[in-house]
Amino acid sequence: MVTLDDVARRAGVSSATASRALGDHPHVAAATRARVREAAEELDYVASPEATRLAGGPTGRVAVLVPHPSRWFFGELIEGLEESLRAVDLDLVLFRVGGPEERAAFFARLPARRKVDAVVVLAFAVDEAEHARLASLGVDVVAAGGRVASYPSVGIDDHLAGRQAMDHLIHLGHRRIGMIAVTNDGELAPDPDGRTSAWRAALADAGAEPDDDLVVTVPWGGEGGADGMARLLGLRTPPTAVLAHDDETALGAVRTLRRAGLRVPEDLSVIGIDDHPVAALTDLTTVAQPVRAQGRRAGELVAAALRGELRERVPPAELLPTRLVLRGTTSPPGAPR
Amino acid sequence: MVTLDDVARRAGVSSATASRALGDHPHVAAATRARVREAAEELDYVASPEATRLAGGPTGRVAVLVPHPSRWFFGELIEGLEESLRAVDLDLVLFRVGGPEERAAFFARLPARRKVDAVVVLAFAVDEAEHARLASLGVDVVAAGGRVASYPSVGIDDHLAGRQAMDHLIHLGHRRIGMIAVTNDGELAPDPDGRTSAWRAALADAGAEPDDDLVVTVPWGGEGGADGMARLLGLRTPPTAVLAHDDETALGAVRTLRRAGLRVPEDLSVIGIDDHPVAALTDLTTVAQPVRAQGRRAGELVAAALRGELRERVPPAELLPTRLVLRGTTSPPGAPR
DNA sequence: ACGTGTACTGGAAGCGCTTGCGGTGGGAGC
DNA sequence: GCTCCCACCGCAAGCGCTTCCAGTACACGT
Repeated sequence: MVTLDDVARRAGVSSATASRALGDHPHVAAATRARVREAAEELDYVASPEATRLAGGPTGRVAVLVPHPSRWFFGELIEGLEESLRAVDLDLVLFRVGGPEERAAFFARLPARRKVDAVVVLAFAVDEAEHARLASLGVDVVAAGGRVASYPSVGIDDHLAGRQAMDHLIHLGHRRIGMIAVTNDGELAPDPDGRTSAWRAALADAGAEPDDDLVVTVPWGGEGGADGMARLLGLRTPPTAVLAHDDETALGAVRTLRRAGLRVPEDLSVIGIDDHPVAALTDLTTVAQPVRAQGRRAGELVAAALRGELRERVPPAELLPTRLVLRGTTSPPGAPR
Repeated sequence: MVTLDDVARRAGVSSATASRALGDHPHVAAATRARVREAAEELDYVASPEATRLAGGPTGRVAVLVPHPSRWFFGELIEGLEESLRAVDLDLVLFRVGGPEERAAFFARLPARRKVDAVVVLAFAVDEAEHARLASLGVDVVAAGGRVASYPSVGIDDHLAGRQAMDHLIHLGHRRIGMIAVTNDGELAPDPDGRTSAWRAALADAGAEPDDDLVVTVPWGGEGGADGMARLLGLRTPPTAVLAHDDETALGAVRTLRRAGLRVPEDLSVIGIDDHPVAALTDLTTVAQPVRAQGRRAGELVAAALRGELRERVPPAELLPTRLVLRGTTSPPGAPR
């Protein structure tokens, strides 16, 4: 195994100088730095992260807390994050904090303790106690995919996204619009009110009285969406259009409609949020959000935090733009069959 | 920060003894061991992983090489893997090796060097040169989601899965069956011939001449599937059923059919492989494979390898069972409309 | 020509843990 | 009762790096 001493020897300097040269410290002659760099290159040197860390350096690792790696949304986030972390030579260590038990286990044991320089929280709300535990790690924390007050974060404006979807439906002429909201592992989404409040506000602005019977809350996922739609169909006066919390939920809703013999969008319009790849395949109208970009940006925030640039104050949440994507699951109410 | 010395002092022994006591080494009196344990407990002691490793222990980390974290298949694999690695207290470090450049970059720089105890390769074929580079890491390697000869691996029998799908179509009475094969980043899937060879074998066994015009190869994904289907529809005699490499490809095929005004399954049957969650939402007939279990099992293999149990010989590839899932996109050919 | 900086560089002390080696004491064997 | 053994335990040497504290060598200013 090639060590720093090997590099130093080859460059004809002490290991102290070699360390400084490689670490971009000041007070190292440019020529020396170059020589050391070259030696390191030639020997294919890689610092031992353990030794570096033991001696007081950073670990070069960042922990990513993700509820459900297998879901598209998180996968995209992870992919973007890895991309920008890799660019600054940081390794991504994954920690699943899915169900309540796993989550509790993580915060109780803090397996990331003493192992990372920063933590990225993906799309879940951190409560008071958890916030304290995270703080006990003594590292920077960044949130992505959902706002968490008190941390630098990247996300979308959920209210605006919901509003874009609602305004589209309202513009088409719908006034009796249903909303399928979701819970995650029994918890509300990070921005619990965002999309639902958009539903309410849009209706109010259109002069329609928001009818709370039209809001159903289901567990996240296609089956939940299917269920939610069934509940809406069971109302005395079902809606003529439905805003689903996300595309997968929307797809579930569409399945229920089809099974009930109803046509989409002729009999009932459905719109989702996300622009999941299957939305394009199933011709689902939706509001697109740039998920991978959120991940990428979060990685950049981590890098900035590690450079100490975010030390002064928590910067305001960064909100990336969303946009309506018109496809085939929405049309004016009572459209000709 | 509480160190081993603190624990030792409190227990009234030397740090050497404390280390041995905590590490379950022999030659430590039971009473002493208990006293040290208690002291550690009281002080809420956690060994510094860096120091432990520096002093000769393992890193407690495993690298996972994944082409596309955002795709369902890989996400599931990662989720299962994380689960079983966490169980044995191993951390998962993610490395993306998506496109050709990223992949080349990874193998050229080997960012995982000196950082992990083992490497897990997710669903991609490792060529000769890459195999050599991986070997230069000097760590155990395990493959999941696709067989890579020369490494312990977990996966499914692609030929069998394809065969299950084909046999279903043939049993329904189809004889002119199309196949949509895929490439990944320009490369063939890990088991390039598995599913396609099943198509060929099944037809031959059914006494139907496999017509190579009926096999189209497209880039992975829904759009690829849509495209492939279009090509099949352009044949002088289109197939009456289609086997898609996977569910997402199948969904793309279905979209093309719908847009062409054809009904599924009345006019044309479609079957996929995977049992992706959207398959249930879109009523797609498919062959289910246990993806998360593959990830979990891969984690167990890693643990076994680290215990030195796989040192002797590479165990044969483990193949997990697949099963046909009947839904609404397949029916006998020329079924009554 | 001499003092005073300034810019680099080297020596050496750890960081917290594991482990080889040597030392100690009490029990078994005679 | 006296070896001899062996179970236990402590000492100290690292593991590979960072960084404080000096030390060296010039370049200036006067």
